[in-house]
Amino acid sequence: MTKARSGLVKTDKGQQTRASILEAALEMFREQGYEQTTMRAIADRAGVALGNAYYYFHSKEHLIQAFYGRTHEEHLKSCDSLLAEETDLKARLLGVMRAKIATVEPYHQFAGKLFKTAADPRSPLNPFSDESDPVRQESIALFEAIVTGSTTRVPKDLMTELPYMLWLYHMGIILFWIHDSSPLRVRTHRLIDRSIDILVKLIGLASNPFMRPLRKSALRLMSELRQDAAVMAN
Amino acid sequence: MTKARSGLVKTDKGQQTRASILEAALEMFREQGYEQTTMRAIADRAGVALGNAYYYFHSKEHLIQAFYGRTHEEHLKSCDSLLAEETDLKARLLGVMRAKIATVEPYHQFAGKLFKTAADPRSPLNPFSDESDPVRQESIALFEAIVTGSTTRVPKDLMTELPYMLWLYHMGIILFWIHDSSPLRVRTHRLIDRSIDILVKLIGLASNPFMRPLRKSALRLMSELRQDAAVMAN
DNA sequence: GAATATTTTTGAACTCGTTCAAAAATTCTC
DNA sequence: GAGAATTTTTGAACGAGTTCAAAAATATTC
Repeated sequence: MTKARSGLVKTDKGQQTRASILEAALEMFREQGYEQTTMRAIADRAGVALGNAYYYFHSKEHLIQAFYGRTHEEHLKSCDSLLAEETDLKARLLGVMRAKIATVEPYHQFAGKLFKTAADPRSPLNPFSDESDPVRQESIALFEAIVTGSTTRVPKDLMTELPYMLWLYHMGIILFWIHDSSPLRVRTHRLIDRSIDILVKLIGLASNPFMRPLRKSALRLMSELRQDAAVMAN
Repeated sequence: MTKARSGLVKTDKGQQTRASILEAALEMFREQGYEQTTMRAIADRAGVALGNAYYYFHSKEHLIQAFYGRTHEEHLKSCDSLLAEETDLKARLLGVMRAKIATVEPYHQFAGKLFKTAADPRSPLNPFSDESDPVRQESIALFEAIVTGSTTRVPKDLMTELPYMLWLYHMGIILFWIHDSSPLRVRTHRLIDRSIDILVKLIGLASNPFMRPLRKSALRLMSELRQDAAVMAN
């Protein structure tokens, strides 16, 4: 599952220690949130010394990245059957987005901090950063699969950018969800329902030959934006 | 200018102390960045004790808010003449956005941290929070003025949401700018040029009677989103 | 203008993330 | 299996944001 990055884990015992620190951290994050949980408490619960936690995780923020990868895996798993069976684009998008929220829900409180650090341009957790590249690529691939596996036909030029655009859209939803404190997250679900409806209509509209010029310039902007994002993240 | 919030400043002397702390802070932020600048150093330069800085600013983050208000004022000022003379919507938008970047440029490094803390749902700096409301309202009003002062006619229903949408757009540009490390911020300027071009075309498109149904549902979503944002920020 | 109330200022103390040199445990080499 | 090399673990120490009770300065009341 969670690979040991950095050449710091050479031993079975090491793996085990690392795992128990991560486990302790995620538990406590869930129970009392990110800020309330101190590194000392994590080390305590894991039964190691403070410094040991820093041997395996360079900083408290780095513990977040583990969480990131883990929920992504879970999300993928929970989308599997839907994507195999359903062929309607709208239904596929809806299903994937709902699954995403469900996966991530236990960490709602903690997610605020996640986003906070992720927003820092210099943070390795920044979704545009090199360190995040693997998860991001997988995530974009997921959105590509959503479209290609559907019955909806999309012009080729749009198709090259659409997955990335959907990924951005999905990030926007997450951002909204983070701020959403409504019971059962009804607001987020309503937003998902309505925005996907519009999104699908827009995809239809943009596919219209009549829209070609506007579509072209928007796509060019999009592609440049994407490149820029890549460069900026070093 | 910067009003003294909280009932903590009752005296002229108090005002003065507060101002010198803020001045010291902004100077040092500009010179060495946000993280490098310690509260102790700020207090030192302002010639007061550490605790005194906390008497006027609840936290280091709160110093950011002052910066926020200040640059907003500067931006308004530098837009004045343009908005009085120019009547073409595209030119007005371009001018305002370029002025925004220019105003904010001296703080580019520091802005990363600004955004970081602003992204936290529980931070008072969150652009959707109550504490940010005054600046946000003024900012949205600016975008309203851009449109109403132009020769472009916009359907009434769209007009009620357009200023907020433009404000959101402008936040997106700022986010890009924060991440932009290109020389002279050329990428950001290119993004502004291109996106405003598309934006104006989209406004034209959305104003087409043919687009009414889609426009209506998008606007309804937008208005709910805005209300939600208001509620979420407590 | 003395007594009282309020506002401002102080600095020591606390917390928590982080670092690091040294100790302990483990693995490798012969 | 002894000794060397490597990996893991420890805990004390440091830095910086923050808190707070008490002192100092200032304003108000009579």
